[in-house]
Amino acid sequence: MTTTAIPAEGLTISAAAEVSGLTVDTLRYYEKEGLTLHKPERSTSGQRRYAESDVRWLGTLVMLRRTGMPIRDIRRFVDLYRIEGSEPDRLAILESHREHVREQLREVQTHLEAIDRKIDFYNTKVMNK
Amino acid sequence: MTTTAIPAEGLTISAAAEVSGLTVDTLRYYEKEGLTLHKPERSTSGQRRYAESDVRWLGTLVMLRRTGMPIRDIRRFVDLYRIEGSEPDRLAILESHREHVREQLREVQTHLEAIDRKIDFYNTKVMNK
DNA sequence: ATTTGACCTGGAGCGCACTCCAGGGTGAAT
DNA sequence: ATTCACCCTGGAGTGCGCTCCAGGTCAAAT
Repeated sequence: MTTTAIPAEGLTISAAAEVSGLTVDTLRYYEKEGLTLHKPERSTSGQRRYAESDVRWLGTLVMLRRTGMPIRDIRRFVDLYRIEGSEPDRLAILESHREHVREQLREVQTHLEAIDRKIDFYNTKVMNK
Repeated sequence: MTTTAIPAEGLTISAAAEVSGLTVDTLRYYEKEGLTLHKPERSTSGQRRYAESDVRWLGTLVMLRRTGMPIRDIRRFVDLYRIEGSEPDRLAILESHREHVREQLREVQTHLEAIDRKIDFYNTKVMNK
């Protein structure tokens, strides 16, 4: 189970955008904001070339963002990668984020049940018309 | 299972904020944006007094917001309440929103599993140190 | 009588996460 | 030779959902 093969020269920014589900603007924005583990290589003409590891990291970024971690916090997390032996700190951030996500999930599930009830209410109401 | 009793005169804005979990500023903002079913009554001196039905509606607003429905869409939904026989339309909005929420939930759950895996990875990594 | 605290309004300001733009470069295709 | 598609940068602009503020009213407490 590999992701779509990535050539040795790396992907262009638009290709990386496509596979990551982000836009090219967002990719450049994330890089500017220091969310990338390493800056992608450049072609001789100065264009970004995303290696497989870059693309994998983009997946991590998407995962963190889509679970609601703010840019600021992601930056803190990424910064730890530059510090030797920071694994326990990174772990702590992930665990705390996981708790956050779980709680969020619980809350949304509760609200979802309320939506279900409201829908049931409308269903019987509309039916009785 | 009633909510905390609400006096006949209604709640002040700060009390309504407390029970709804919103801030007084947000309450006024929602009203300005037309998200309230009816504008709350006013005391003789012009202060808002939230009746039980107002407070219940605030609960609905919180539910919709916390499940990610944009203000704009909530307004559309509320506007339908002013239209006779719009129940099917309201139902449709709720059902479509429910699908949205479910999908969102699925996505976050998937990402949560990825977080779990990353945490496991760190746990073994840190353990082996 | 005045102080206090909660409330009012209209409107400005803010933080976030993008998103867009101008002005320019590069290499392949026609 | 020029057209085209795609890329580059720095920086401005946008939409959202609040949040804050100035300047004022009012009723109860001191």
